[in-house]
Amino acid sequence: MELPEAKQKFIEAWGKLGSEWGINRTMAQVHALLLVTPGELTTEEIMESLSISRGNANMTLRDLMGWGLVEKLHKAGERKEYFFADKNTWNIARQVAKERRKRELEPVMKILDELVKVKGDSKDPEYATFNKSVTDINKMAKNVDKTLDTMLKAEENWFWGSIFKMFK
Amino acid sequence: MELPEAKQKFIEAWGKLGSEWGINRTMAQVHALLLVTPGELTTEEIMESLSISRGNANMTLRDLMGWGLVEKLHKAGERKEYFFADKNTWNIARQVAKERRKRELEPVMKILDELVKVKGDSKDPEYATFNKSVTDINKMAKNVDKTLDTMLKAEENWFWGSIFKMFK
DNA sequence: ATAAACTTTCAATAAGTTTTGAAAGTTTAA
DNA sequence: TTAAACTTTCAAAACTTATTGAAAGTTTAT
Repeated sequence: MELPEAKQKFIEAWGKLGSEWGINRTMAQVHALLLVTPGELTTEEIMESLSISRGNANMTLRDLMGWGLVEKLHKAGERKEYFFADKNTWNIARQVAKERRKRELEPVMKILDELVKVKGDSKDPEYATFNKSVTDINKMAKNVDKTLDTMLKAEENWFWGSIFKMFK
Repeated sequence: MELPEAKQKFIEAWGKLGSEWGINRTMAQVHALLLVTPGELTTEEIMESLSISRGNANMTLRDLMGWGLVEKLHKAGERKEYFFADKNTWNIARQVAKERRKRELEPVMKILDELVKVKGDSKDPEYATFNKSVTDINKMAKNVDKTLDTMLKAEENWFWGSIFKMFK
C-alpha cells in the first residue's frame, strides 16, 4: 500500500470510529488528517484535502480546539492561521477522557446522586428494584470516575505498566 | 422526589448518556425502564410506558437482545412474550464492553495492523509522521484491548480492588 | 381448517444532524 | 481611510437516522 492511500484509509477509519463513539465524523477526520501531517495546515488546505466547505472546516476546527486536541499558530508576517494537532497519543486519550468526563459523566453522576437519595418503602418491589439499580450504577460511575482521575494524572508507561502488573 | 418522577428522570438520563455514546436513545430508555422494573414487561407495556410504536418497541427489544442485555421469557399458558433485563451492573458493563470491542475496536485494529506495515523512507517527514501516529495508536489500541480482555474475565470486586490498590 | 392473539417487517415519513456557501465581520498593510 | 486577505456566521439544503403503523406473518387453541 502506498502512503497517500494509507493516509486516506487512516482518515476514513478514524472518522468511522469517531461517529460510532458519538463524535462527528468530519471532526474525527480533520483530527486524523492533522495527526498524519508533519507541521501545520491552513483552513484552505484542510478544505481541499477533505473536500469540505469553508464553514464546515471553520466550525470543526473550532470544536477541535474546544476539545483541546488542535491548536492555532500565527506565523510572523502571515495573515493565514495554521492548525496543528498534538501528536502524543497518551495526551490525546487523556484529553478526550477529560472532556467526556466533564461533559457526560459529571451530569449523569449529579442526577444519580439525586436519585440515590429518593426515599421509599423497601418492602415495595418497585422501590427496591429502582433503588438497587440506581445505587449500583452510581457506585460503578464513581469507580470509573476515580479511575479516570488517576489516568488524567498518570504517565503513560506507569499507567499501563501498573495495569498489566496487576492483571498478570 | 416521588418514585414515578425519579424513574422518569433515570430513564431520561440513561437515554441521554446512551445517545452521547453512540447508542440509540430509545434503546437506552427501554433498557433503563427494564432496569427499574421488578419482573418482566410485555411489548404492550413498554410501548405504553415510553409512548413508542409497536414497530419501534419490537426492533429495539431485538437489538437489546442482540447486545445480550435483555432476555425474553415465555410464561406457561400465555401467548405474550415477556422481557426482562439482567440487573447486575457489572454484567451490563462487561456485556457492553464485549460488544463494542467486537463491533468497533476489532475492525479498527485490523486496519491499524495493515497501516503499520506500510513501508516508506523514514527520512521523509510525511512518512515518518504517518508511521509514528499509526504505530502509537496501534500500541494504545492493543493496551486497551488487553485491559478489556482482563475485565471480561474478571469479577467486579477483584477488578476495582486491583485498580485501586495500584493507584493508591 | 379457522380465527384469535400475538410478533415481525418495511416503506413511508418524521426528526435530528451535518454541511454548504454566500454574506457579514475582522484584521492588517499601505 | 481603503481594500485586500482572511475568518466567522447562520439560514437553507442535504443527508442520516429513528419512528410509525398498517399489512404480512406466525403460533396456538379449538
